[in-house]
Amino acid sequence: MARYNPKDTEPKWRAAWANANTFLTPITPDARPKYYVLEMFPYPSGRIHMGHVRNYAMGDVVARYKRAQGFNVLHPMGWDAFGMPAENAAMERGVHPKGWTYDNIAAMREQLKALGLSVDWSREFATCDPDYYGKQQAWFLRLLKRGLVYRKEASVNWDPVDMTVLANEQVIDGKGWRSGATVEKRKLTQWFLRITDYADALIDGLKTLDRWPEKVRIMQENWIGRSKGLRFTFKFDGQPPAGHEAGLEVYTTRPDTLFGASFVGIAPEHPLAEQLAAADPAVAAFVAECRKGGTSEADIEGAEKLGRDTGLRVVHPLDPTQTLPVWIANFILMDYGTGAIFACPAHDQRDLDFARKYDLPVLPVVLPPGEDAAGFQIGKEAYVGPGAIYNSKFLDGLDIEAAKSEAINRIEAMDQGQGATVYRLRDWGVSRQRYWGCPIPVIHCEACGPVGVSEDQLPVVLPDDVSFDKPGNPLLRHPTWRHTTCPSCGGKAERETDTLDTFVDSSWYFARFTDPTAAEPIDKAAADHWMPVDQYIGGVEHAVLHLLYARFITRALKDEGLVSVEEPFAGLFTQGMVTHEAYKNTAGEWVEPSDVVVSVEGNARSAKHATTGEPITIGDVEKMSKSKKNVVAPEDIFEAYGVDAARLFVLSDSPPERDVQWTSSGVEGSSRFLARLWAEIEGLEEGPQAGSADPSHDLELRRALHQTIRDVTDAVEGFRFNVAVAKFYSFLNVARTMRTAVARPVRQEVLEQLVIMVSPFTPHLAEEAWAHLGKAGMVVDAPWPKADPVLAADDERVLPIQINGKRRGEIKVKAGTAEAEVEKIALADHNVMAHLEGLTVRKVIVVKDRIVNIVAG
RNA sequence: GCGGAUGUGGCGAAACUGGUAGACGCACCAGAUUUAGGUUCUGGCGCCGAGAGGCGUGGAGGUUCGAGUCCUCUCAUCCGCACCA
Repeated sequence: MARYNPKDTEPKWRAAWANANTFLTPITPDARPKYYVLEMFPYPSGRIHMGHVRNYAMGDVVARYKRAQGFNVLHPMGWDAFGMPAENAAMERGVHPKGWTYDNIAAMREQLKALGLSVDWSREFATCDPDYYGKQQAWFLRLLKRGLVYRKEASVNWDPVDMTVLANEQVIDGKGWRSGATVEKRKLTQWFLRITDYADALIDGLKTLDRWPEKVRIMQENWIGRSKGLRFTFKFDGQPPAGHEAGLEVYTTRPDTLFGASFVGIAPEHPLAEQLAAADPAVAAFVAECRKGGTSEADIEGAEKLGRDTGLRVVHPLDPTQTLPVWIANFILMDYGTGAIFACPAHDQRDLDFARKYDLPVLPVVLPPGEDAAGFQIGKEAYVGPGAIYNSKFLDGLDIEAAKSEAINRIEAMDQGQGATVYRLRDWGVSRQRYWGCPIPVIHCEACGPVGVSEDQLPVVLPDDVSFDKPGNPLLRHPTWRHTTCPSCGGKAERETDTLDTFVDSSWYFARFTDPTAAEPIDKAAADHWMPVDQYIGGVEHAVLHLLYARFITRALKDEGLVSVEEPFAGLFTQGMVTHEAYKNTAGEWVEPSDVVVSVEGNARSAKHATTGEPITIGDVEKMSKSKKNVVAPEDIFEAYGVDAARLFVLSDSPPERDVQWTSSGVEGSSRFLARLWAEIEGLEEGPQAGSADPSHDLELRRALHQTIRDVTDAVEGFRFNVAVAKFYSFLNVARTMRTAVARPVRQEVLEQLVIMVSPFTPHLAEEAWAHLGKAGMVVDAPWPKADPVLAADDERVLPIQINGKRRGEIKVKAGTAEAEVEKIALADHNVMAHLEGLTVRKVIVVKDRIVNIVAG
């Protein structure tokens, strides 16, 4: 009997699936209910890593399981193929981004195919295919006509290393998300998508996403950051500064505290501040001082509140006898609200810090419950809790909410402002000064301004003849590409040389998959049938960026009539990373796992270098990364253990949403399981062949099988793949111990069912086993087994007996035995009687089929 | 600071609506097979204790016949956001 050899069988079954077109999902759907499974498509970096293996293994389990459950499954694959690394490769190695990208795709396609995924490769596309980005240009132009795309000069986040603009979402701690370089502010004319038009819809839509992780919904809600308040204007006291005759507009969420106002603050970048700075060098120096503070965490945390009195005064809108000073303050953000505030130090910590520093008045106007109006004072902490309004004329006595409404009503009646909702979210800047991206299909005409390319001229194709010898955008220095004629007047004009942010590419690919060759960007009938994606799987790192953009674009395309759904992803699962121990040598250099030998003594582990023998320090378990050299290459694992063992291991051990630590002993364990399962199938001829001496053994094995079917089905449905795997192991242990006690037909029957259940996890071995068991067809087409609840139920129960909450024995009873009967048996048990000696039984609690607890004293 | 999550053996982890804590795997220990190593097989394996027994789910309280699970407080670690008016 030979050990199972994946090297022979795995390629054979992949070929068999391909030849039978097993995973082809015809464009015309059939009568089965649909199920759309999608993993976030990969960036073609060159080779797959263990994170990919885990991600696609999970998706494949879902896809194959749903298929076995009778669904018509759509499970496509493509490539998020535009982006900076291709240009970096071009600059570093002199290759063309296009060639580099398609070479990488070819290599990674082979690696992914080697995983044995149930993917419909006929629908494959890359976002850098002109066929794809041409359709993207088509809908971009339709959104342009709708007014959802616009151009404006804006202060943008400029990444000085990648030499391009970044969206807010792409700036992390003041650094570029990809380059890690500190981001600068620059003024540039840019294309924007009006995502803020959808701010409410995007927040409210989160409530419908009940199959999304709570965490991701909260992150998106916070990112959009909706707040309700009042926008109103302060009139200047005396002569207003030139250009500000209308007054100074501020935004507040606490109009109820208006009577506690002690000053008005404006951001250093506020137009009024800039105007004053232009006229007064001292103000200019102060504004410059404010700018110096960095945007890093440490800077903000330690940032001292800085302010400067402008000398200007404004009139309190609700009490004309009162005037307030106008300060420039460094803690006020220009890009939130109006860049100006009124400060109520008693009830806002930042305002309080500022007021204390500059000795400005602090007047409490919210009285906490139980406090005395005469005695209540504000110390170092602003009071932000509930209470009754006081010191506030006509607002006195109201609670906070009532006072807010009343204040808004008064201001609105005076026509000095109105209730307003403000968002943290800002419009999405999509212009990138890059070559390797989707060209923005717009032509700039001196006479007509920016004009959309006419639809029959699409796609606007990237030119191939570009050079990367200089930094910056090669499209800008291409000799001919940009020169064209205006679609509107026919005069000389120039093409837009900016390309679209690659997050645009990934904001609709899932809809294109439903019919990737459609003439329209999205085939309505196909999308209506398949959308939304029933189960989307990917990393949490996209919780805001990609997942928010995709939700926005889907809604925009819905309003344009291209799709019918509002939400693209009905179910979302965010999987954990694959981690590994990191190793360092005595010189403090990272060492690759393959060069390290770990030995164990008792509970202590130590390591040395495999060839030099020098001591190695075992470091933390961290995400696999090239810089720490703690990477295990999937292809090495496939070579050593087979694809099935690698797939099984990344799904074992840890819950899918948590990180899983890669260990070589772990994958060996998975490999051992496969060998044992195979041995069991090959060893069917062992044990009784027909008819068992004791049919109760047959029943016992069948019972274990049906309990396993029940438990595995529940686990897969609940995305608890690690539990499903544990149930396989358990059942195989039972089957192995009962091998010689159970007749062959029954063993054959239970193994067939087991093989169907493991097939989503280890599909190659499952096919080989299916064939070996003499079954017709392929296991991939076998229906998922159904647990028989009668069979799965134990007919005998072992009930623990507790005395005063401590376990003192157990009794065996038939399932369903009445409580009174159980009590009698329990009290008659000699173990129990021994423990009860000298005690009086006060009460007996019997939980049917579970437990007996005797209270005695 | 705000928001969220997680703390269970040497390790990764199981545990349905409160009902035998530690399934399953790894590591380890003993034995068998093997010329040997590896493989494979059998058994053991929370901690203390010779045993009876006692103690055990980050910590402290509480509710309950009974708490990993419910409540209050608290500590630690991780993730997200970060002067958002």
